[in-house]
Amino acid sequence: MTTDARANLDVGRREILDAAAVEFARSGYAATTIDAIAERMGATKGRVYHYYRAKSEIFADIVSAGMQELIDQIAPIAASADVSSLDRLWRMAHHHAALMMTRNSFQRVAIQSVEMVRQHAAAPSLADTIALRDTYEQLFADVISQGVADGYLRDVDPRQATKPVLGALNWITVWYDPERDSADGTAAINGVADAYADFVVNGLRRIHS
Amino acid sequence: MTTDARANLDVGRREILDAAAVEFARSGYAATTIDAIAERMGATKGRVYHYYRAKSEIFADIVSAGMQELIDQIAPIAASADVSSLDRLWRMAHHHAALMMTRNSFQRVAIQSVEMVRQHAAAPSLADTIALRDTYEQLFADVISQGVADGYLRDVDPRQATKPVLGALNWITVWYDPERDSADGTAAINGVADAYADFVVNGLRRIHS
DNA sequence: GTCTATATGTGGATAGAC
DNA sequence: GTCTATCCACATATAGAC
Repeated sequence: MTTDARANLDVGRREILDAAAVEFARSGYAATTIDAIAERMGATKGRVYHYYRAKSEIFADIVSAGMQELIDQIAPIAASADVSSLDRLWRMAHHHAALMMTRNSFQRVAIQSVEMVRQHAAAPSLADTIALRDTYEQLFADVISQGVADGYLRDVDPRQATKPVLGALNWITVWYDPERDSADGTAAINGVADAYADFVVNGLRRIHS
Repeated sequence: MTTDARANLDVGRREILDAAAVEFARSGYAATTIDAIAERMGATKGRVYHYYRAKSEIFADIVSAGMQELIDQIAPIAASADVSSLDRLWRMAHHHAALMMTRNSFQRVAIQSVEMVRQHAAAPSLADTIALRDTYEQLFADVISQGVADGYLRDVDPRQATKPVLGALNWITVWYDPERDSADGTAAINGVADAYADFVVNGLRRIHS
């Protein structure tokens, strides 16, 4: 395959992923039809099946892209050496919250995949994404671990503590409606992210009384 | 209809709800078949359709039961006059967390319904449950409002503040596996509920620094 | 590379025997 | 009241024309 052919393949696939992410996010995996994805692209089934062999592969690629997006953007924050562990945790939470809104479709699908993996049912090509999610959660666990060591946070189990933290943040995808709340703009998104970052950091913080 | 006939109807339905809750919780609405529900009961489709006209009605009844269970058990805690607003919030969170584990099937289905309502897709008979959920969230909003007035909590918007609180707690249904974690017993469930109640209350608490 | 058929499987719902 | 048998709609995936 030439470089050009591969590039064309990627372009064709990306268009499908963008359309499918919106449909999956809106209707869930089972209720989303290939016809609906094609219609959103202004095409028909034939085009979709030219680039993808199966619906499950489209879904898996969206989940993978969503998780990679999280890792790529949060890992640098987790690694910033000149910022305290407490502030790093706050900034990680803030940016994660913002991504739940600005990249709502892909992130909603990534959340749906958690359920699908749990239901060992339709989780054939989702195997790779489990490792990605584990890597991502470890970024938070490591910073929380450091926060405990630094005396900022209560003496919690780092790995357990990521659950309520990411649970609260991921829940944004449940109530956030990109169409209804699109008028809000970046200022409102930033305000919500502020409130959530405050909430999860304070939730783990050592109490001075 | 005689009183006996009504009682028999209820018994027949309850058996279906219990079996269906497990299946819906495990596989989701779309992926759950009436055959699977019947098989879990040691019966066939015919029995299910004798008591229910449609799959969607079974689902709606489970959601309704799950929500009612929450309201019935948390409302008294919210109303206990001799307990401080801060402690009431802690106890509400603690009991909510415990129910996510002890009544995992019904509560998982109730959570799934949030997505289904959002996806205006298959939400015909789910209309009633929206009001139940709103009532329930208001229990938390009222106590949070009181906690702000009492000076225990930061000056948050009570209705907005319920989102990260219930988000963190509801997320328990995502990772909790009743089969794998059944050996844990009530002690472990209580420990998890403690950690979650601490987390969400501290998340809103006024900082003394 | 994109389209229009179409083959095929599955599952909700119903009919009617017992 | 519970079963078996069946209808029928829908959606994934494929075949083949253009």
